[in-house]
Amino acid sequence: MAERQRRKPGETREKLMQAALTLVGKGRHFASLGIREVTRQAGVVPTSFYRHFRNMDDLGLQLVDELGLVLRRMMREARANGLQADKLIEESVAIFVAHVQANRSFFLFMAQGLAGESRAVREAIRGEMRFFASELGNDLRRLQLMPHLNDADLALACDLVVRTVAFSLTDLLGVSPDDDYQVGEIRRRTTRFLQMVLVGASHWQSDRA
Amino acid sequence: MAERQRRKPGETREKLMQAALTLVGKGRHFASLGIREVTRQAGVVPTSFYRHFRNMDDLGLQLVDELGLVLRRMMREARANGLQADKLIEESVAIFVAHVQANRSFFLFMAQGLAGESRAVREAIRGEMRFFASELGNDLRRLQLMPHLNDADLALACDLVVRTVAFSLTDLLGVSPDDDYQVGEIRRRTTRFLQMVLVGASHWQSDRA
DNA sequence: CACCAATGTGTACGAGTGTACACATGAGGC
DNA sequence: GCCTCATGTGTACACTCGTACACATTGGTG
Repeated sequence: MAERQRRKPGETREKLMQAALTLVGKGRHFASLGIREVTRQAGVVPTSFYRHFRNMDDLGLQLVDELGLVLRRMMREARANGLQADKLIEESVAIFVAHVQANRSFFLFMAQGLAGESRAVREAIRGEMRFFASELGNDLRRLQLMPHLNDADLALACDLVVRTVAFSLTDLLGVSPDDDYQVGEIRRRTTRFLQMVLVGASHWQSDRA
Repeated sequence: MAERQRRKPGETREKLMQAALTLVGKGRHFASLGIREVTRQAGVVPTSFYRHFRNMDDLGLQLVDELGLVLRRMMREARANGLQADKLIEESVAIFVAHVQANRSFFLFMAQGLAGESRAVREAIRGEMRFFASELGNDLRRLQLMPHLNDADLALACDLVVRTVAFSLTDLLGVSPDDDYQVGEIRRRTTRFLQMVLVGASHWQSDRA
């Protein structure tokens, strides 16, 4: 009974989500997309939309879920990388940039959703960022970096790191993906931002009254 | 000849811009607004729109200009405030929060525009942020804080500060303006972020190889 | 004073929009 | 082998959209 739900992989559903991402990738804002527009891009009749989504917000929410998968894959790759601290930031940023370039539409959607129209989508994206920050905190704990920070201050620093990266995301999405010079510049700048944040974190508390 | 341009203060023009902000304040995304919708909200006939703006993007650009005024007023107030360093961050954040609350729709528009549909609006907002960061740099130089940083690193730190504040903006806009507890929490959190960034900046370079 | 340009209004039209409804089809469970 | 139900299609309707056009008003300039 319940297993029939997923008998067929819902091809049209995928096509609709992909169509929305494609349109976003072409420079449209998710909030300005219409049902007909998305179904047209997907090569599907408008009424099919309702078989899978209640409205555009619903589609947005389901996109956030898939976005989570992309982020998790990125974290896994970053963790599989080297552990020496001096190059850690630089390499993590490089991995981040590479994933953004490879999933541009997804990240475009994420950047738009942060200040988007739907409260549910906004909060879902924020939830993904929180998860990301907490995983980062676990890693830093495990690697024994920042051992002088208590849990709250470590979480604070991780949150700041994630925010900084998220803002760099909007820089990255603002330049052409082929413009290697600009992309490199953003990568270097982001790296220095993170270094500065981590210098702050490592001198934290000892500096406070 | 040229002076006749501003013979009358363009009342309808103001009404249209205000109407767009009102709709944004009601939770709509700027990218999803239409000409008819805005004129309806302004109590004006649709064709009047074209007397003042070529399209919605044009209106957006002119809104960014006014946003600049709001930001400049905010900076002036912050500068008019006390200069003792220990409370400086805390008070500046408080002024920022107060201005956001007082001009919620404007800042909502700004947050949306950062990842918005129009490249021109995106870049105009980024330009405002750059200006803000450079003014901050001037102030820090003048106040002799961070004297050990060269110009490039000072600019880097200021950029990071502005980004952090801009991200807090989206936090602030996500909660009800009447929810004093949440607003206060964001204010405290932002303050600590900035403290951490400035601790990083003040230990910068001495830590680098 | 006459005039002109800027500004606002009313009407109109073709295209696009969300969604309701009835129908087709094909795969699983009985 | 039938029946059912999830999925996809076609048609239809009422509404909104952007924008073109002709017209009214009005304040400053010659």
